[in-house]
Amino acid sequence: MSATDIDEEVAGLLAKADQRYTSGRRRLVKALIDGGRPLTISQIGEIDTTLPQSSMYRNLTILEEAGAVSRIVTNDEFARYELAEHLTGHHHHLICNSCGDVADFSLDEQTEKQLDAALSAAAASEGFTVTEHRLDLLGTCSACT
Amino acid sequence: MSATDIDEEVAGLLAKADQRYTSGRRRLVKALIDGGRPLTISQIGEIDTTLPQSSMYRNLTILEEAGAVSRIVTNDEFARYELAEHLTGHHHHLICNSCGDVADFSLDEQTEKQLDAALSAAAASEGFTVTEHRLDLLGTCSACT
DNA sequence: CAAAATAATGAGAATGGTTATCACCACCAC
DNA sequence: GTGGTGGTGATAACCATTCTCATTATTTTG
Repeated sequence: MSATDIDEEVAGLLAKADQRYTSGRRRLVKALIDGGRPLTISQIGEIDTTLPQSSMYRNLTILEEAGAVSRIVTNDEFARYELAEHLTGHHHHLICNSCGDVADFSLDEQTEKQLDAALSAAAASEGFTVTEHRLDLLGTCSACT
Repeated sequence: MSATDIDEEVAGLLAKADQRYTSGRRRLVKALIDGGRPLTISQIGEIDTTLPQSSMYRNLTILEEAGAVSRIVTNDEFARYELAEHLTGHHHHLICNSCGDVADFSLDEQTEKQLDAALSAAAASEGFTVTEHRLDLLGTCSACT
């Protein structure tokens, strides 16, 4: 999905949520596209130095409620934000224990499908209804090796 | 692993870390065993009402550093604590979007093995060294259905 | 068995990421 | 343009967690 497509998609999601797609929100989305991985508030602030912190927090929450962004909590003290999966495709996270940074990766479709089947079965036997799964790998990223 | 075995194991881990296995720490471990799932500070406080909050935080940190407990962050604002995997066995989490509570579940060994292979391969191609994986299912628990 | 040394405790203060507040500004409708 | 509604951003407030420190418990030493 191209940056333009994402922009349009986000515009639609915000419209559906009765929210405007203001210039601040556009810059926020652009920063998330440019980052290409889950970013902390301060990382977003480094990419676009004109965004005030309080507006970042407020607008990320609004974008999340509109379904355009998802909030990710790992182990360190900062939350991270990335574009929602239906804009970027289903993927998982590589979490570096050394620098804390998070990168995306995907499994091939077959593995993903098998996994989904096994998960639904396991969850069903506990009376749990699955809406989503989340898979993270912890270890050391290439930059920290 | 029985409660007594766990207790002994924890005792050994604390000894190795030059820490005492005091009565407060024993009660903390007992509460985690009794809970049988990842617990927030306030849930632990409900199970054992004699534990002061500041001591819970301090001792859970010490138990975590000793490798007896692991700290889990989901989506809500509270961290959760459970016994480390080598005391309870490898498992995953069912996270309820409605009540926030977390339960444990396991995959059969074969699925787990296949998954591990697929994950290592995917991570290696990104230059990432995996030490651990984490798999959570989000949805609705039986109590909230 | 003291008595000194060392570690643990727990109540309260401090920290810091995040959220709420509010005066001001921007944009759309009529 | 004028009124109204929604957005902005600096700042204050919030609250889970961490830190502090005087007190208490435990271990070590003489």
